[in-house]
Amino acid sequence: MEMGNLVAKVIVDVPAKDTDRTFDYLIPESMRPWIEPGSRVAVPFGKRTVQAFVISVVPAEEPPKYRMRAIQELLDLVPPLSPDLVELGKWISERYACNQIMALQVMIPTALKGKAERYISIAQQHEFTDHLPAADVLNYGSEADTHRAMQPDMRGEPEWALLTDDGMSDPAERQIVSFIQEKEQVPLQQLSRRFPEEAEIIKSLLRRGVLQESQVIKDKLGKKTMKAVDLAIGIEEASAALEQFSAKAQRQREVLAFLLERSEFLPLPLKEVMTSLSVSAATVKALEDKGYAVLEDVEVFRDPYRGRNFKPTKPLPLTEEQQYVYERIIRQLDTREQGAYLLHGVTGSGKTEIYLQTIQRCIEQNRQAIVLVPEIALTPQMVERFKGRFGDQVAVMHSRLSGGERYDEWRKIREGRVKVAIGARSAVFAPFRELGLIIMDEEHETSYKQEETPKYHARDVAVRRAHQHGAVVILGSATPSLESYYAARSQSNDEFAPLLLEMPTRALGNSLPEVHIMDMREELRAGNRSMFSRALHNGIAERLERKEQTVLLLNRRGHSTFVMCRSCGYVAGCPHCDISLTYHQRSNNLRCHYCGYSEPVPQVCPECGSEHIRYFGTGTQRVEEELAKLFPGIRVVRMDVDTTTEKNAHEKLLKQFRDKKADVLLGTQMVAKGLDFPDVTLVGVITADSALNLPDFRAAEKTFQLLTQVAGRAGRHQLPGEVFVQTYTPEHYSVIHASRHDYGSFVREELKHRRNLHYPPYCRLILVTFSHEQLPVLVRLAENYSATLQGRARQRGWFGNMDRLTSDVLDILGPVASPISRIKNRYRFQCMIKWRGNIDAIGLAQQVADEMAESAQAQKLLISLDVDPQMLM
DNA sequence: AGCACGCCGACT
DNA sequence: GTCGGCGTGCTC
Repeated sequence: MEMGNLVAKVIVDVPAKDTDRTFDYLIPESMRPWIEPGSRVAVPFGKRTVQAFVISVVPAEEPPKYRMRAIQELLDLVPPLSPDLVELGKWISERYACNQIMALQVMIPTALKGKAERYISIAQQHEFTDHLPAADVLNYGSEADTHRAMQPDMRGEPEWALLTDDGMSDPAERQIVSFIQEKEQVPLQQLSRRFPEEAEIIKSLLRRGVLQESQVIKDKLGKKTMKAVDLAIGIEEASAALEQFSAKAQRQREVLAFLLERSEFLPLPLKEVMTSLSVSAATVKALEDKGYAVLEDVEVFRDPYRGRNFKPTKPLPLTEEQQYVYERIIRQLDTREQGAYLLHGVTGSGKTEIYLQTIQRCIEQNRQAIVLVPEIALTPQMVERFKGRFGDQVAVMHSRLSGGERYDEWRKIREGRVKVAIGARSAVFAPFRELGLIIMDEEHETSYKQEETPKYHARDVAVRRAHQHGAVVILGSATPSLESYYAARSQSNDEFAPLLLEMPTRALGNSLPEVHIMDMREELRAGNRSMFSRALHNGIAERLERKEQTVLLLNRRGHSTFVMCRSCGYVAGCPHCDISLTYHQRSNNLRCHYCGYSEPVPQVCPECGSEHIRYFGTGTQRVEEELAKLFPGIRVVRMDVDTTTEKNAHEKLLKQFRDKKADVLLGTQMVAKGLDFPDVTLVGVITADSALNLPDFRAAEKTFQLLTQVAGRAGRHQLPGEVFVQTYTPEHYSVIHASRHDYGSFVREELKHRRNLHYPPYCRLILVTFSHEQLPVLVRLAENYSATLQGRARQRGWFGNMDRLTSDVLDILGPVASPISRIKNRYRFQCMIKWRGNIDAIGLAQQVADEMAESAQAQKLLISLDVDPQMLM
């Protein structure tokens, strides 16, 4: 027996609970120098070949406890993950209750998410005798045992060796074999397309060992695709087939009928078919095997990012305030020890210049920096500032990059060709080796929390990563989240608590704009039924006269367009989800953005037959119409989901406004962030309080943040600015404090509420969502979970009452129906866990969920945890 | 997630 | 009987 074998512990790319652990594989001699933690490899797993990540490399146990297979292939010469990212993945999986593979996968570009491709070739005799077993399995036991265990069909003399070409009786067999012989190796898909009727024969040839299958992991590069289903035969043919369909395959029949019904929309997304009919992918595949349907990859989306020239900029002289902050941060940077700062600076206080100069220092230390910005603020303006200062040392990770472009940017980082990465949430995983600085701009933004698994918060990941590297974190905001602010102020014994740095004045010395609150109830009483208060109306008129610019914000949550009948009030809803359908202009149809269901726009109301069907969207269109009526000739740039879906639309519209080709910029939330136009002297918020009535404990905070941000858009340069905020609740503290630019008072008042109602930052939350096809079963199981968890918590001595002043508390509320009570024909209930103290609440919540999923009665129950949820709706 | 195995209901 | 759909279990 050979000594000193090495074994790789890997996490395989199979996102299931059973496989969420390491599996051991032998490292072939030739790969030894290359395999390290973070390597991406292809391994045989059961009957398949799957992608896997190496977690660690250890000496083989002697004697071995079980049969072990070998790594098949090394997929990258440079590991896509570093050891610290592997460790970070483990942390994320525990912190956010997800599979390890999900946590690892989210760190690398999707271009590297390899899938096995299956090839068929002629079996070579010598491969049976030496190649296969030797490469695949290290023989701990007897050779015969291994053969039997590994290749049950290939043991002994291969049958085909007894056959000559002439010995093959079936002409189809000969045809297939010679087809493959010509090309040496044929993708399985291609083969079955060439011989659609001969699936059985191919299977038989494989079984008899004449043909052999190999699987190779192929990266998907470039294009983003999705699986779609199409009819493989003509419509008449399909209709005929439907008539005489085997009664046994009821599900497949349904799928075929569905495809016919929607033949004008073919190919249909596989997901849509699956959810619409509640069938599995296997059913569709069976239909494909029978030759009625085909599954194909359809390109979804592509958007090239073009290189541009950037004006070089030099460091600006710092104000005294900035200088203090700058020095404080670089002192920490120079210690090369982990540190965190909450930089609270009013809009226009010059936070970006602090970022730029601290990055400069970081680069001089030969370390790298990550800059995180909210996706919506990742505008050309922002990129330009960093590219201007650091040139081609900057990589940009933009959501609109195509897969290939994103991959290129990512490679620049991994290969050390750039020093700075700027991007949204996922840029926190930029694979730098020596991180010195992580900056998170607008740290209060909810988009830093990923809503899909893994549901991580980039802020917490950033702090954790900085800790690994001895790096500094800067959290910057004019309106810090209450969580961050509270942590900084209380300077609790939390070692990661940030230090508060304040910049209360604007860098250019101009004052913050004056904010006027307009009580819209009073307007109504005075007979003004327009959507503009008299003061805002006058303000716009003045700006037009003075050739200055105006920004108008329509604060409406939920930026989707739905269809409603004006006669009876019918709203087009998804038949599988408890939600209204969204109108899509491009395809002129209605879609459900939860399950992908789509249908054509109805011409008449399906309920009452009326023709008064109307689209209701963000309402910006109505504001635009009203403006045109009130100010003939006014030039308006409208920015909302309807006008920004096209490529680079964002950029074009903003350029139009900056070049003063428009008087008014009208839009939703997206106009509030980070924009900086010198001639904007008026900002109007048309409905300030539409978010206040939402059932979300952060409603006041969000309103305050939005109003403060948008007010900061006015008068940033020489010209003084003015802000009009229209509201129906002028007495609300979030409106009042925002109008006075008084963050401190707002926070004091808001913290009081949070403390009384037991909400963060005075506790932490875990949202547990249950889903099941049957409502009564769901309710019973959810109640069972709630009771079990509360019981376990008590056993551990964690109090169940938040009012108790003890530190270790876990309280579980609910279950109640989720705000969206049904998605994809599954009912949804949820529980809210509130907890605080030095307890493993996440671990326990996860453990109870796992136990329930295992119990037989809970078979089809799905439980999902959202740790520190942002969206409670 | 796949992919095999095995049970059980509709058909020649 | 047997074909094939659909539940159950396993993957170093």
